[in-house]
Amino acid sequence: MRTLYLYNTLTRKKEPFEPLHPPTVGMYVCGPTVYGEGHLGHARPAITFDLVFRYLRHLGYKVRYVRNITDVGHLENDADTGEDKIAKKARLEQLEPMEVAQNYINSYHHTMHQLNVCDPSIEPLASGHIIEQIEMVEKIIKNGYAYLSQGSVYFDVEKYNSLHHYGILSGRKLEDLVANTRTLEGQQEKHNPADFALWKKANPEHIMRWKSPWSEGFPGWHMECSAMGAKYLGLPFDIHGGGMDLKFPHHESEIAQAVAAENTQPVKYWMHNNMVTINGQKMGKSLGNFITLNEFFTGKHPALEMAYAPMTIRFFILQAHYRSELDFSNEALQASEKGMKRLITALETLKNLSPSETNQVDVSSIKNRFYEAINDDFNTPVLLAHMYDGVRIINSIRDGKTTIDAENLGFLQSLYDTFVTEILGLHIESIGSSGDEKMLDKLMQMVIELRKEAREKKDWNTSDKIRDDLKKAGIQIKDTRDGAEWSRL
RNA sequence: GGUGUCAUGGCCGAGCGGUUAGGCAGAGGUCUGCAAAACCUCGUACAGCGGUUCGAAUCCGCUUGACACCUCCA
Repeated sequence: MRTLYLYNTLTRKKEPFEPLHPPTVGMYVCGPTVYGEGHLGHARPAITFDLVFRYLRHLGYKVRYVRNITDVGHLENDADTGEDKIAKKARLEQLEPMEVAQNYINSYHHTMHQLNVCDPSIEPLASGHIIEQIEMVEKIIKNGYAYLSQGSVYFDVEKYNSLHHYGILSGRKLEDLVANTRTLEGQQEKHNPADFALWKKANPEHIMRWKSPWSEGFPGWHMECSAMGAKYLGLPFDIHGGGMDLKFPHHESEIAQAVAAENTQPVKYWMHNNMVTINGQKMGKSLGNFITLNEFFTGKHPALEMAYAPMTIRFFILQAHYRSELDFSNEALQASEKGMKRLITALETLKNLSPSETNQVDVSSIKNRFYEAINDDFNTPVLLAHMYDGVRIINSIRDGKTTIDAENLGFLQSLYDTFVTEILGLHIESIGSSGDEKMLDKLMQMVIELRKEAREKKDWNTSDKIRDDLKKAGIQIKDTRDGAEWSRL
């Protein structure tokens, strides 16, 4: 097994992964802002970093995975008042802000579980870490990188840039930034248009507000991740992940805040997943072109030709490299579903294979190719391609055209099990072993037996009626050489 | 305008100088009472124009087109 290489946005190249404090690994990923239903775009980072989490654990690391929930502090762009996103939604729905957040948090969790995304080790709320954020702002002020202006605290980007490089992550220059800044509320309070808020004084109508040394208000856009990352992982920590759209200004500012407060680069490896697009355009909240995950699962959206199972969505995302754009289409999703089914079918075949005395399968070379692919910056498309090559071998063994001995068969079985279930996190529900499933299988064996008797008497009417009626009930009968099998449609 | 990324066969999607990516669709076949499913075989693509090289999808330049970020966004 070779070294894991991952692409570091900060250095713009693939680097061998060497944790700061082996065998532990600290990973922080930007989670959702809970003011709306989770959509396909949210599934991408969740699944991408779920894969990272799973694989690092597979490699034997003890991983602390922190994925925050943003429930305060982000400004609404179309609202002149600069009011809090959560607060605005709350007013619209006549609910408590915390109630809105809780509602979407629950929904997000449910959806993530359906996608078989592991729970992070810690899932901190921004609203639960106001004190930590205030303390960090105080440090930044004390170190001379921030100033107070009419109750709000702003980060002094120019000052920072004179000593460090503001733009180190996104490749920007301060001069370029200054020239292009929109006018927004509070702009006149800033010394420099590129400065950003660390603490914002709340307007009177603002519902979500906390006391601070400077004013009653709320923390700035980028404070929560800096504060919570530092609190739970310590600075510096190993991996910080998130969507590419967060590179600037969010992650850039996180770096600046950490350097200003603690005089250290906060993160060793920055990882960014690319966007999901629809008709070539980013699927996003603000563009209003998003399809929620629940809509995918139920098929209830005009753009969807059918419902797509959570595992289909997961497989679809895994079929593209995380740093490539991924374009949504019904055709692509259906292709994923069929492809995944073929893989799962082969997995079932693999379980029931019988060994020979001789062996023609080089399992260790298959294994090497699997690891080579995933070690190359989590190249899941290539990994899946290798897995399909293995499918052909598995089928060939079943057909008696290739032989495998008991030892190699065992290796192959555990290799596929490890990669499919443990690393890729594909959950094979249809063969679940719950009580209901077992009962259903016994029932089906009985029905199949009855049908077999009918077929032996060449009673095709009965035989076909059973098959057709089962189909109406959502069960597919397949007549194979070794007798009939059933599966859900 | 600035900073980046990308253009691959009908669709999706790898590829990082020389050998088959892979999946879906399509075609042919095996199996079968019929059907469905499953399995096997098959495509020779790389935006355009130059250049470097024995050799380029892969490196360099130009052109065209697309996308992301620069404003909350995964």
